Amino acid sequence: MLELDSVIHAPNRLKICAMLSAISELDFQLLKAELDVSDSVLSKHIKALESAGYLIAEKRKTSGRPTTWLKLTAAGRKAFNEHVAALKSIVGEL
Amino acid sequence: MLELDSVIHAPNRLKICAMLSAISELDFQLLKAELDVSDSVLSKHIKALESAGYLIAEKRKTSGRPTTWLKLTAAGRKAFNEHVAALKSIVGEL
DNA sequence: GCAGTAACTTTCCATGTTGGAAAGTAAGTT
DNA sequence: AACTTACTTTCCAACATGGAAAGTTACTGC
Repeated sequence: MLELDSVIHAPNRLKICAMLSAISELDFQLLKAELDVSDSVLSKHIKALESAGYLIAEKRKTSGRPTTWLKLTAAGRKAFNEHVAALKSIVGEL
Repeated sequence: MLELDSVIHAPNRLKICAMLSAISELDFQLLKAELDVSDSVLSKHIKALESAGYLIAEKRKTSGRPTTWLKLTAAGRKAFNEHVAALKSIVGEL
């Protein structure tokens, strides 16, 4: 039985995972703009996903301001796919 | 832009809506067994969906114990379909 | 017809989540 | 050295969720 993953189910985290599932790597500012949330809120969602082992944040100090890049881990990708499968099993084909 | 409906998004209510979307009419006891929750919890979720105008509860006093039958309203069906569409737009084809 | 039980409903309470504001930190810019 | 950017953490307030227990209403049995 596929169960919904509460770490992923929260709307904003679902969106983060979906975007990272599609695009592989995104930075903090872009994600913040997409979700339209405050810095603190995004930071906490990222932390929640990191704590679950679903994503990794990497601070790159390329020229200019430091930027935090986010990407799903293999476990995060798997968890997201399973979550989507669980959604499918609940609502039928999406 | 299709938005997630927080009344429907909660796991147990998502399941209730999905079941009622597929089966049209189910009774309290069956739903309670399917969701594996307490009476009070199911009662409150039903109330939340009713308050949103998404479902109607009908108490039938056929022979034997009274049974509460639940079904989605037209608005509930629409909201559920839109919620599923929103999920699709977020995660891609389910 | 009165006790007992089934089928909820409501209240109480404890815990967890979510979100923004504000304060804090670290590093780059001027 | 002061300012700004890019977060992070702390502090709160509000709401969500869940079970237990108590309350209702209506059958059922005797």
